[in-house]
Amino acid sequence: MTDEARRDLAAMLHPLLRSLIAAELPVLEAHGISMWAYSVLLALRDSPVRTQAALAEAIGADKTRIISTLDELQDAELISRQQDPDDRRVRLLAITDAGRRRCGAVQAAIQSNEERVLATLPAADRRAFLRAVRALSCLPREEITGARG
Amino acid sequence: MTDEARRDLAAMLHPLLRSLIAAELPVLEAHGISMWAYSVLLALRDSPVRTQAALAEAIGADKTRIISTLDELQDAELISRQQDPDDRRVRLLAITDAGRRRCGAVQAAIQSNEERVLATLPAADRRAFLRAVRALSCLPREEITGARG
DNA sequence: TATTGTTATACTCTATAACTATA
DNA sequence: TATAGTTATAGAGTATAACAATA
Repeated sequence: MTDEARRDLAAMLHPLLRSLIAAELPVLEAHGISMWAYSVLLALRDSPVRTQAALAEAIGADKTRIISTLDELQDAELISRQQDPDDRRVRLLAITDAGRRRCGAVQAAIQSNEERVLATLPAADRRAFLRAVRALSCLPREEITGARG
Repeated sequence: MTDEARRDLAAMLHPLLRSLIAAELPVLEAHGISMWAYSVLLALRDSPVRTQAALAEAIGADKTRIISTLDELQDAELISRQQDPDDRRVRLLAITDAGRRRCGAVQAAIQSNEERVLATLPAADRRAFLRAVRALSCLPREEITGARG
């Protein structure tokens, strides 16, 4: 290998992610939503999904785990949730204007902090880092786990 | 800002780390140790610590959380754990030769898989990515959370 | 009978607080 | 009284399975 000896990638990413999450929590609390709720808003804003099951899969959660989150978001009128007339088993989900605003406000605050952290890197490394993270985070899980397929 | 609009860093790192951990689990199971045990072995190998409390802090765990792990590692003779004659409250911890071998075998397997994943990146991006991850993972948590201090 | 969403149950993890033995 | 290690308890989070409505 051309890279020098190194610690495990996962072992380095773990504390970094934990710190980034610790930075997010007060922001989320200030805006009155949970991490799961924020995750749901982002997913509904960026890539509309039809069913709750599809949404759960999109954010890597169990379908039973997001129900209370959806209840809260609906109560707060940050999402709409209507029975599909074409298939009355399905609840059609959509982010509302208020949800879009809330999501944007939270994201702006979170990204502002992340910019501050990323600013500690040299500009070229920062760009390459973000390129790499985007590329790696798009890989299907099986490609990372090396699952036979 | 000079970087184009982007998703949250944490939101991208989260599924990536989950997949990396999913890739580690079968390796750890094949070698008969848990994630916490591996974490302990790495810590004892790379930066010897004196007390259990210091070890716990080094790996970001609670001191009560690693005790069963230490019990298992000691039973498997992968670590030694002796009462300090100078302060009999303290248990002196050290990795054994067997522990070092086990740790090395696990790390080789994990890093081999990570190399395969990293190989999907252009060489220059890969190097910059690893530099950036090393730098960011070394930042003190307060610098990432922006805690007043 | 298969599927969507929901609820209920059990299980795992984690955090907190007590306890012991030393100092 | 303070500290290192341990154990016990309780709480949060998660997964599994059962359930109701609809297809």
